[in-house]
Amino acid sequence: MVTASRPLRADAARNREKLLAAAAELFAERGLDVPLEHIARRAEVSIGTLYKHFPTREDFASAIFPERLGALDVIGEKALTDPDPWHAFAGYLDDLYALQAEDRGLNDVLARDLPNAPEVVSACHRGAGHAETLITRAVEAGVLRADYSVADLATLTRAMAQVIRDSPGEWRRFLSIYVEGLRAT
Amino acid sequence: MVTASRPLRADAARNREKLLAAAAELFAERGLDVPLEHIARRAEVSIGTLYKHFPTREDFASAIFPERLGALDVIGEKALTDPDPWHAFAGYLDDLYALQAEDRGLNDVLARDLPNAPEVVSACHRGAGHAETLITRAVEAGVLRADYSVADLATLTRAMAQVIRDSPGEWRRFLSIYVEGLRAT
DNA sequence: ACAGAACTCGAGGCAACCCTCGACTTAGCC
DNA sequence: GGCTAAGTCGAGGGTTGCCTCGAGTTCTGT
Repeated sequence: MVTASRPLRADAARNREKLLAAAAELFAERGLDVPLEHIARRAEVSIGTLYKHFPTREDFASAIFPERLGALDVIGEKALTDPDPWHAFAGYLDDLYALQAEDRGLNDVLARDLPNAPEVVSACHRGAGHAETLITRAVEAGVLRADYSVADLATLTRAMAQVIRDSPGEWRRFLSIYVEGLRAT
Repeated sequence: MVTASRPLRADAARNREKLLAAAAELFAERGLDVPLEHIARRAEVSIGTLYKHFPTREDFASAIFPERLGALDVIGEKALTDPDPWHAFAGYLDDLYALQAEDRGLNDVLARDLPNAPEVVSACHRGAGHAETLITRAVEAGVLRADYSVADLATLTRAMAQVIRDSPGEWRRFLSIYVEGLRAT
């Protein structure tokens, strides 16, 4: 049921934008679990208004992250143009976690399920598609261990989320050790 | 100031034991952050009594984990008797994380600081000492990459804590990939 | 300029968890 | 058995965060 809802009133549209901006900032700074009251305060809007526009936290996530997850497509496609399958794969991982390291909210999004934010989920799926291709290419070129899978990448992503949170200066070193372990023997 | 406090009254001693047992169970099942009320309930003791015996959560940790961390010494010493430096080191990691995987509370303890539980901290330091020796041995034998350090192991431990929480069936595979990346080139 | 729909506001109820304190109970010594 | 220090109890106050709803305000079409 595609209800073509009529446009928002001008003041409401303005508030919606203020809320989105505040949420985007606070998610990036403090993570997905920042209290909704803080978002309302930063947006200079009451908590009731916040709930009017975004009844759940997932509604914020749905409005904010799909766009940001577009970056996954960008780095995926960039990697696919790299002729060296190993370099493409390793570079993809580096870009991916650099993205995570910059945005605490994105880090959280990639590390947990958001069952009620289908657009977020599907953006992640698209990302996984790229990753799958990169993995297959590298395996077929004989440079990546043959049993590697997207599931392993999901595990890695959650581990990296933790490393990034705890020791933001160490993630690249940690990743490079892991990646070294992935070369085909 | 070593106050040789007089022995507890019999009923108090009994309650203390019940609290410890309940806390040990619940920490292992649910992690370090289990509500103190739950511990009191499982111990069949009131919340006030709980606070009488253990004024802070760290007091529980201090009473429970140092003993359990003795296992670190055991696996450390076991590894030191292994004549193959690589096998010793890799086996140590496997034993360590197997321990973590069995006890959610221990997993939490090893993944965060507990500044107010000095005995826990010092048990961890002892463990780190063993690890240091194993690392040095393996580096000198030329089987472990020369720049590896205990600090890297701390990072790994926090990453493993996360992997164990999220996907308890995957940690061994994840670890083996990482460890593969650690071999000297 | 007015009516009415759309929107905003924030006090306040709910829930989880923390911790305290004073009234009651009991173990253990005489 | 009785006294008292030691121990137990749990109601209740504090905090943080979630969410609702009815009264008040403002936008907008006519």
